Amino acid sequence: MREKELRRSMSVLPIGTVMKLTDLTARQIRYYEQQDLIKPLRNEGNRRMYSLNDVDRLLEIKDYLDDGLNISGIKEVYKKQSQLEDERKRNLEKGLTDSDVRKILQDEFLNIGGLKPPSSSFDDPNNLNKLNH
Amino acid sequence: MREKELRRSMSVLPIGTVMKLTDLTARQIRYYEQQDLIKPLRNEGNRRMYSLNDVDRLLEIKDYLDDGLNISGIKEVYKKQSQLEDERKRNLEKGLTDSDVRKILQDEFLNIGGLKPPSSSFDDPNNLNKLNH
DNA sequence: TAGTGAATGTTATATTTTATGACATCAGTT
DNA sequence: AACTGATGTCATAAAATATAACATTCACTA
Repeated sequence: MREKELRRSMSVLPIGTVMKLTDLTARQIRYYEQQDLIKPLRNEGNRRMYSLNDVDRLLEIKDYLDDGLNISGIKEVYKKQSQLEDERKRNLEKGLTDSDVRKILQDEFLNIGGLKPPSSSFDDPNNLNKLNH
Repeated sequence: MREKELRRSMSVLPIGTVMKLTDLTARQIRYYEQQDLIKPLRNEGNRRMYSLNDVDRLLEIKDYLDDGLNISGIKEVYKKQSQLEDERKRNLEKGLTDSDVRKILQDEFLNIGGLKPPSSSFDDPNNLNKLNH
């Protein structure tokens, strides 16, 4: 499903839509960007344009904040996450099978710990209901 | 996949995004709406908000126009289409199996004919590339 | 307790985007 | 040539967004 990933990464949503989908204020969304938690693209007129992946991440951020993490903590989580992803890529390039990699990743998770996977986005129909009145 | 359909029908895209995704001008998009080919919702500020389904339909409309149909013809196509959908629903309500309905629909298509299924949307990477510069 | 900082609210100003309506153009038809 | 359908273009008004500054709230702590 390469196609699907493409669509999820397309920057097509203005901040107003993202506000409704996430129930965050523009202030919050811009602040999280300033803290390097998200990096929306800009259109020709300098307006921020968000992808569905951005929305997912914002919902994650909300969950983490609700869980008592602060911005620094969330940044740390994402740093670890991308470290793991990088290592996975390196392993795949070295010719390891996918299930090999899965085993390695499991070990890493066990050793590091504390990386609760946040609840997946779009679980909550409320976010949908808030659209268009 | 009820969830997916929900997302595809959510009105989240402003007209500027739709212009890029479809390579249509705002004038064209509003004109097709005026001709009742699409019915985007409006947000609190009266701005048109489009769904991915709307984008699909606009790409269909473009294909039909390229094929030489005029607006009236396209309207006719969609009228037939919704008639078929209605009949399908009625049949399902009457307790027919899904495969029964499929057979009936096949017959109908054969009898009516000329209803070329338009190329599915998002086939063309060009539409994606036009986003954000 | 006063002070500090993180997260967010609020307000003002400038720019961009969109809506609407009118008039113009252009190709195809009669 | 006149007519029509589809689209372009322009003017005007309103809505949405960007940016920056200042305010507030709350938890923590010296």
